Amino acid sequence: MPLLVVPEPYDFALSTERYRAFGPDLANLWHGRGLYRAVLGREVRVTAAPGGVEVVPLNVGIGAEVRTLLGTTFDLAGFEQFAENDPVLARLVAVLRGFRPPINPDPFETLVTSITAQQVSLRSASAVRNRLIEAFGRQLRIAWEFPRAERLARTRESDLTALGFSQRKAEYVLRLARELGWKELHTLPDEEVKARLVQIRGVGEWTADWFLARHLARPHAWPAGDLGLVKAVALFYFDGVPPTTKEMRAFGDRFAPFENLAAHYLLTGARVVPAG
DNA sequence: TACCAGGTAAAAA
DNA sequence: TTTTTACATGGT
Repeated sequence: MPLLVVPEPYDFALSTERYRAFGPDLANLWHGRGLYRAVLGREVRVTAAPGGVEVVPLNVGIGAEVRTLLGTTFDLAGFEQFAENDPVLARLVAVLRGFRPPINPDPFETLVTSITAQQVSLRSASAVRNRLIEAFGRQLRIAWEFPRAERLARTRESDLTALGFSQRKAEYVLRLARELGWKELHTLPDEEVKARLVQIRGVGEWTADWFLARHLARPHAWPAGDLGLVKAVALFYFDGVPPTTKEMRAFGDRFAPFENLAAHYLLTGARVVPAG
């Protein structure tokens, strides 16, 4: 069996919950019991298996990509130990045992996904993004390959506004597709990555933070301005009263050096852990 | 029907 | 420097 070993504990279904929580994502599509996605240009199916996941097809290159995809670089054991000092996190790591945030291996997809999600509900963003994928992506057997920058670089703003993009966002995505300034950032430290990303029109601090968190898997990433994270922090720590952005930024420090994992556990916890 | 939803840039104060 | 405004769709 094409098994890919993932460090225990690992709960595949729980870890991929966000691909189902806001409607289907055609580029990361849950179908039957598995997640389907383009990896190195080929459609790959990932399903839960004892000791890790089953990956079909599987070769060395695909295996390495899927490991990244599954967030295996996160120090979950260290985080679980760290969480013992925080009653909220202690409960979350117990209830969400085996949750690893999935990583998006494609920087362009990560940025475009964030841009579509700016200011609107994730369901609305998902609907618009799926139309973009169907219009300019490549259909595989089950899922779709997310549109490449080179393809979108040849489109016009009106092509995107016809899909439900605002004129502003259509402009952002086309400039991003043509500039390619977002490539080769992975060697730089967090603050340098952010400084460069926010130079790109349409990329603010929130989008840059999610790029650090969900593409580069940086341990310290903490999207302080994220509305979902604000609500989760309010729910678990402030009796439902949302902290200000300044308070959110300071609050992230208590989770160092596990801000990214803490953010993901809080967000997922707010969705799947009963209040209390 | 309104109003809100995992922001951003540019204008106005 | 800080506050306000426009933005387009989907769900309730």
